[in-house]
Amino acid sequence: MTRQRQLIYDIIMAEPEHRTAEEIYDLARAQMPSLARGTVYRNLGLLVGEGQIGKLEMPDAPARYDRERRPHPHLVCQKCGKVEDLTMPDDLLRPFALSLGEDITGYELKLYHICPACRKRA
Amino acid sequence: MTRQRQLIYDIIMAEPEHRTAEEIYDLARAQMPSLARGTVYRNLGLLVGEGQIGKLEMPDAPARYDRERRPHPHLVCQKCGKVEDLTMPDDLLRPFALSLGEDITGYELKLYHICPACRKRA
DNA sequence: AATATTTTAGGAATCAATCCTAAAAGGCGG
DNA sequence: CCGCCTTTTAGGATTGATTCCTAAAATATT
Repeated sequence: MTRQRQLIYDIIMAEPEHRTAEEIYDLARAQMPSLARGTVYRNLGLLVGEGQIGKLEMPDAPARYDRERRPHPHLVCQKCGKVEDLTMPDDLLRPFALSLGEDITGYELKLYHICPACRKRA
Repeated sequence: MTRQRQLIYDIIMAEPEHRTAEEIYDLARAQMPSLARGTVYRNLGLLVGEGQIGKLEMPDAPARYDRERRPHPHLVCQKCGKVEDLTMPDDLLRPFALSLGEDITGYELKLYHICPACRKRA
């Protein structure tokens, strides 16, 4: 594990925020100004591939990264894109997935709302 | 509604396939060779905005468009990206959404698998 | 038909993400 | 610590989906 990679990993693990690659790049460069954008993207990809972190594709917005790697639903603000982790009621989807008679390899559940901050702002 | 827009709309409504903008562009150009790519994207955006069609963001792949506009889950092949509509068991998510005590404005549920065609190919 | 409005074609521009290459950093046996 | 081999990086070019721009064309209005 290189210094660059450790730094990127630490930034993600430090807080529950679901940051974009660009945000991570900015935060990392505050500590390591020579860090290249490509290095951030490559290491994020590697970490996701190893299952160390999670990746969240966002509609019409850059992907966000998640320190919690177990699959879980997300609550997404439609205005500002802010993401919160949700706890899935025990196996809500399992029976549904099984009923399909298919090998479901994973799922992705997003619930959309307008977050309190954006609601106030409006 | 212009000829261009009608054509794009008809292509989406003609089949249950969830096509990408590029696929729609190609299909449309077979009938109207002067059609511009930008026109396809703009009209797709307008149709989505009006709620006439649905848009499905795909991980690491171009968005796909859906003639079924009521919210419903999707079964997505992780290899080829092919998408099928699923029927949600009556209100599976409603109690969960309500339990959040938030105004949930929408949801998105994708189940991933490897489609039969890709499984055979492997 | 003349004028005002909207939409289009075509191509340039944007933006997230990936790829390329030479240089730098890490191993590692000795 | 030293040379050799492999991996990773910096920096910038490139890609690919999508958006934006502008003059011309289509459409609607009068």
